[in-house]
Amino acid sequence: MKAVADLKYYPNLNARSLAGGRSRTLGIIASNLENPFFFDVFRVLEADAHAQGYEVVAANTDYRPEQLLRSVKTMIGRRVGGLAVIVSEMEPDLVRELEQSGIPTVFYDVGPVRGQISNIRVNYRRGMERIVEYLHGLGHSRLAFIGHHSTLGPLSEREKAFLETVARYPGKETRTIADVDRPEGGRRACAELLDSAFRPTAILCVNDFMALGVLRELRERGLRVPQDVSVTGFDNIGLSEYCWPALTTAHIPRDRIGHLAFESLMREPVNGKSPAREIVVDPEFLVRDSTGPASS
Amino acid sequence: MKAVADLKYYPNLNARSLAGGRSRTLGIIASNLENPFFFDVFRVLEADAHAQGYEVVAANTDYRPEQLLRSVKTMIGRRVGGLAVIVSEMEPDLVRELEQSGIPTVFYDVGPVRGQISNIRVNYRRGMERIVEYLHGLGHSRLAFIGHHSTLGPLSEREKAFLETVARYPGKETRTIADVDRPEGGRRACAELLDSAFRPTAILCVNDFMALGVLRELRERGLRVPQDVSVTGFDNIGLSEYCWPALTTAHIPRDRIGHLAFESLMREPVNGKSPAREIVVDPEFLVRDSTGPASS
DNA sequence: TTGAAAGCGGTACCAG
DNA sequence: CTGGTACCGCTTTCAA
Repeated sequence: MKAVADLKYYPNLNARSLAGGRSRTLGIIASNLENPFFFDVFRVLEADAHAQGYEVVAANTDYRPEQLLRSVKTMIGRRVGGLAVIVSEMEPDLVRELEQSGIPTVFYDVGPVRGQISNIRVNYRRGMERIVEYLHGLGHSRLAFIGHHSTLGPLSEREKAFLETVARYPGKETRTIADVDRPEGGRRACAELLDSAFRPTAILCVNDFMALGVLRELRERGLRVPQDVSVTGFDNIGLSEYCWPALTTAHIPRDRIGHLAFESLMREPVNGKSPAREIVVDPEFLVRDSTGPASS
Repeated sequence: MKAVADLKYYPNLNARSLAGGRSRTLGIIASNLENPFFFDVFRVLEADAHAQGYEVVAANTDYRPEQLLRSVKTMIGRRVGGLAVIVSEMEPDLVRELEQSGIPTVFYDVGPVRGQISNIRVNYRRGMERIVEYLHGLGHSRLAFIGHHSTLGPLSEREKAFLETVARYPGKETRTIADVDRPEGGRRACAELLDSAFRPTAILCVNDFMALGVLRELRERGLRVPQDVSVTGFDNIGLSEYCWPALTTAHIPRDRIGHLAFESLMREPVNGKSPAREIVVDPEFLVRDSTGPASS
């Protein structure tokens, strides 16, 4: 040990993984680590991993399917000991590849449960129901939904959750629009929305991160929140309390998701078959200052 | 190639790195990836790396020296092809270890230039001078500096830059205070400041991320920005335009830093000695809405 | 307990 | 160009 310190010996991790077969490194692939939602999950997963002597390497896909593909390939190439895939975009092929690879995997919000693949999903629909119900009670009739590209489109759970929920209340007008998952995207989407003929009484954002941009665009146009327009987010990222006005949103327990993800990856296969499972977490509705009675 | 696809063959990257000696993976260690400043640098570095067929693994230190140590060890263990260390905390031992390791390294804002170690630094002092000068012109006399723990303390360049610059203008009162590098930290520091006897006419924050929290605390106490108190940030992160009011700040060209870091790591050693270098980038002062004439 | 030897899955260099 | 072989540095197994 003295020699180890003296000679500055650093075991070659590549050789170690090669020889040992396993890798004591976990992988996490996220759509957008810039969005605090993903980062918070990453942070918790990493903390848990470190506590158990694992390292974790993160990869960002930027919502680009080809980047997802590349990241998955790299992770498999690295022979990571487990892989958490926290993304919105997903291709069925990948699920199969991952399954074949034999790497313990956990998905968030996408993909089926099978083989050694677990799935953690949030009951987005339930959160959306709370939001729409609340807005309905406030007298809102024209609702706009701002999402990012992968939450809008034919196969999107989230857009469907919004549309179907609203459909239960007769007499509502709706509009949906998408841009990139950044404040800037929210701002642009909001601008486009307001430049159209549609006059929303409330704007529901797919997440808090984009809502930040919506708030700004509204402010610049002299529209007051919530007097003129109400705004809601989703996720309850830390920043949602640091913007103005503070966002009404739905809390998603990211720390719980991080813990669950880690735990899923650590489960040892029993009798050769691994204990994949599906976990559903419920969001919690939070009223703050960005919502109020409908104005018109 | 047909077979490769059919059999789902994924070359073992560990074996490849072991055999090849080099790693086609770059490492980046940052103090706080949650702070968009660091993330933006990471993003650019990663994009450049991908364009050249490199992967990059990121590690977060949370400003904890022991975590820095761990990350460096892991990176050396992985035998990364290059390492960018974008942190505030630094221990001289590490510089030496890294130097011995033979890994091309680039530091940001810390450490000396020597061996194969390059250094990119931002002229923080110059930015601070602009800010203080501007505030002085507006009649501010009581200046508070809010930083995070590693920017305050005996060996901090940044605190010194603030103090020494202010000292040039007679009759100014100052106060410095630190908390964690998050909006929440900025908020707490601001609260503590206002609970003291000191009544700042302007609050200078070490970065925009913390300034976000300062803005909120001020708002909750009914203090108007900039009418009652002026606030400045540093970095010009995207969010600095999405808060309210928009922050007066100093722009640090993070994309340039990312490109420079990548480029430094890619330089081939010439005649056995590697071309380490030092690069200084200048911040650019940006006036927005969070600053105005002193009130009292 | 200690030491020697056989891989792990590639790369690189050699002769054919 | 093709095929063969010697490692890369560590883990694991098996003898001694």
